[in-house]
Amino acid sequence: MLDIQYLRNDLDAAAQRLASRNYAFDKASFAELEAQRKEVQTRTQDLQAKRNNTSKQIGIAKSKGEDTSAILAEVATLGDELKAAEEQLAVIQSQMQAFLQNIPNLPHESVPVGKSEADNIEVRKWGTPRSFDFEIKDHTDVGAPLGLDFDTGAKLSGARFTFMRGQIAKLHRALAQFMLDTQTEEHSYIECYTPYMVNAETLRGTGQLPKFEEDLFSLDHNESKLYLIPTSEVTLTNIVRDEIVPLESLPIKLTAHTPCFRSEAGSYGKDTKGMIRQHQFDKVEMVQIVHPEKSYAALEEMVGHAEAILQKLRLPYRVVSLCTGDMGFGAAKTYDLEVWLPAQNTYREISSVSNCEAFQARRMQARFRNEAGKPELLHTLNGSGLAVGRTLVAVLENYQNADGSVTIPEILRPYMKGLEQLKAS
RNA sequence: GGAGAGGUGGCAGAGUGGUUGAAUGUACCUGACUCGAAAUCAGGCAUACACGCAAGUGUAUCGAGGGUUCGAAUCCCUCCCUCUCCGCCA
Repeated sequence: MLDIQYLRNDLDAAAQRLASRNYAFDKASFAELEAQRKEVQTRTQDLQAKRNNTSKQIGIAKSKGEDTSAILAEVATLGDELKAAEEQLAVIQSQMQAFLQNIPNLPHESVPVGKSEADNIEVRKWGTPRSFDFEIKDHTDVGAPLGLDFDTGAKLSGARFTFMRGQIAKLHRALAQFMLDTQTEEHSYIECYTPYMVNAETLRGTGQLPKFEEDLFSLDHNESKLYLIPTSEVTLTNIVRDEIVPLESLPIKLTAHTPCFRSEAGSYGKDTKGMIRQHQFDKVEMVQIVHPEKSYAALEEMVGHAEAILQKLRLPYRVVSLCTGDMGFGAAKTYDLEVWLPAQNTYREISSVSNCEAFQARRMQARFRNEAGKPELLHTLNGSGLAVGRTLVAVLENYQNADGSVTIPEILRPYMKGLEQLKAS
């Protein structure tokens, strides 16, 4: 959510910055709503003040044993008028709230301006794609003999679900363990275990609701509705919702390995083959909750924490700075890490690291007590470190051998009881 | 699932319709005393929002929402959460 004061004071600048990310800010509606709000709120508060004042006088008069019928007659009509004003104000405020909740974050000035993915800027590349002296297979063909089974996934649940058995299931687990160990032991994140189902309030906090309900899976349980988390950014970030944390506790660095559930509405026909785009996938997430002045330093640091995983796995990748048109709803700046997939002969997203500045914090009312002792909004950042399923894809494709086996990256071998290769049994 | 108890400021804890945003204690901040500290004394100490150039004024908030009333922390209804006991259960 944006700062409404900023919108009031600098409407044109805000609209212009939002236009760069393909968001058409409706200035006329906002101005109209704001004018109504001002009039009705002022009137409501005046009426409330009058009521409070009168009631107080009745109290005083009664305690003195005086007659109050004159004052009572005077306020007889006040009630209806006040009630009408309050109701009108509530309607306007919820309209304003809905309006604000649907505005995306302002892009940071360093973000390249662009319309789509094609305008993203490559920041750096790491590693050299391996050259193969045999006909390479994609991960579905490499994985099938090793226990990667989409047919069974489809039988149990439908399209976009995977079933893994044997060594490949174990490799998947090894990847997650390795990532979690690296983020906790080398980058000092605190390991967390979080709920996989959350309420609507939590999703509003990080910005998935109200705008992106169709991307989520939900469950009806008795009277209450819960949603499956689309990422543990949701649970890790919301721990500070409605909190004022002490300055000394910053930065808060959290990580968790959780499944993520996404309906992938609107991506029909995209990546239908294989496990690139699934309804359920595992991810190791990093979240930092920081002092506003430190958030851009933290962003760079977190990109490094995600890169460390790919480097240790010796997987070639590139770092991309997303342009204004390609960034997610809550992000002020985002870097994507794209891993080399030889079968697709291209780099594919495997991690996304974003600084949301105060966008989520304002929705969550997540604050810290600043140097002056005053509450101030925090900045929140999140990033994948990494998406486990896609990392498995990258390992299968990059480490495949002519005989159909897959070499296990050295860093993972301790997690595989020293096993060096995956082979069909 | 059944029975009961409870949710008030950072914490503890008063408050069952009227000058209550809320006693008191504690924590914290400032000042006095002191060489300094402790103790003691005095004062301060919630958040959000609106109007205003500002000083300031006002509004809202006692788990959440609704109701009764001129007036609700206090009465009524619904919901949420926590705790205790019983049952079931990984």
